[in-house]
Amino acid sequence: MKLMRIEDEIQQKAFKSEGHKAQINILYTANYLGVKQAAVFKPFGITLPQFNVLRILRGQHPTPATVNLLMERMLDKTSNVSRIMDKLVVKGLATRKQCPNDRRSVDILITDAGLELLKKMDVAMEKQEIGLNNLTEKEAQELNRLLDKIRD
Amino acid sequence: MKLMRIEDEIQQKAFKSEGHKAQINILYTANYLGVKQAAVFKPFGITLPQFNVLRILRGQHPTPATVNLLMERMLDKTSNVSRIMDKLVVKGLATRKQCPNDRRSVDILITDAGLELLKKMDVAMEKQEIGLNNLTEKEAQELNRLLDKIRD
DNA sequence: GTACATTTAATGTATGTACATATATTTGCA
DNA sequence: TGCAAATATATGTACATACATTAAATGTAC
Repeated sequence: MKLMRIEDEIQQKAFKSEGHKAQINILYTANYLGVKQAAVFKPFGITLPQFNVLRILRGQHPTPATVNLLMERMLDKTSNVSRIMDKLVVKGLATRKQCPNDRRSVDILITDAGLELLKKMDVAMEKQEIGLNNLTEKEAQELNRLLDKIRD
Repeated sequence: MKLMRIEDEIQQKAFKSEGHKAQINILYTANYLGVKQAAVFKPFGITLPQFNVLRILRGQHPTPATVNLLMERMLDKTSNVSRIMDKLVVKGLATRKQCPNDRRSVDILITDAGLELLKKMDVAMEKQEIGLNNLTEKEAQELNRLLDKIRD
């Protein structure tokens, strides 16, 4: 498969600037990666936000997390953790109960089923090599530097 | 404001590799840019997908477009153009009528109101300088090269 | 020219985001 | 103590994505 430059992919010839082109390119590439990632998740009946929440819960385990902590750690700061939790609880991958110290909070824990699911997914994702294999180590570093600089 | 590296932003220390880090970084940066862009759009009562459809319609104008053509040109290939069109028609920014040559298709046109809205938004977006101003021309070029390579 | 496949768009359902608001609990301060 | 402000989470609504299905029109093969 031939390398497709962004202007070929979206059939737009004229960008105002390289910066403008890069902006479109980032959105486009993020979507490309998201689609690839969703395909890996689908057999496990889980979505990317749900997976992210589960990973954070595993990181805390066996200490309970709160909605607040999950919100802070999520990539998408405005994602609605309450409703993502609804799904995880229904699937039996996490539990939610009122925190005894502060009854406004909820103690959230990953279940054994959740831990097992993550373990299976780890293996699957290793095999899938979802990483950015096309880039050399140096290129990946440079990409990270440039992306960090954009958000400065 | 200090430069925040991706590992600081999401409070995750250990990435498996630079490529893995770059992957998270792309998703994170895309979201960052999306939030900035949405803020620009909000005063005009329009969303990013709606804006993208309108721009394509302007590019075709006065030739009508079809749902198919819009799908092909959209950044997000799986976006549901039918329902985005619903919103644009309600707002009076585009029209939709059966194509006489092929009655399965619909001829979609941007209205004068749609053209005026885009003109106003062009001005606003120039002022906002939503582009990636932090990067030099060379850096933006390099970023585009790396992103294109990821999708190779 | 009828039967079957393909194309084009719309619709249904589950999930998630964005944003405002609501509800319960705790904290702080007069 | 009592009451307002702050905090933690949940809910409501509009919009969008992801994916499957449907419906109508058109193309094609016999």
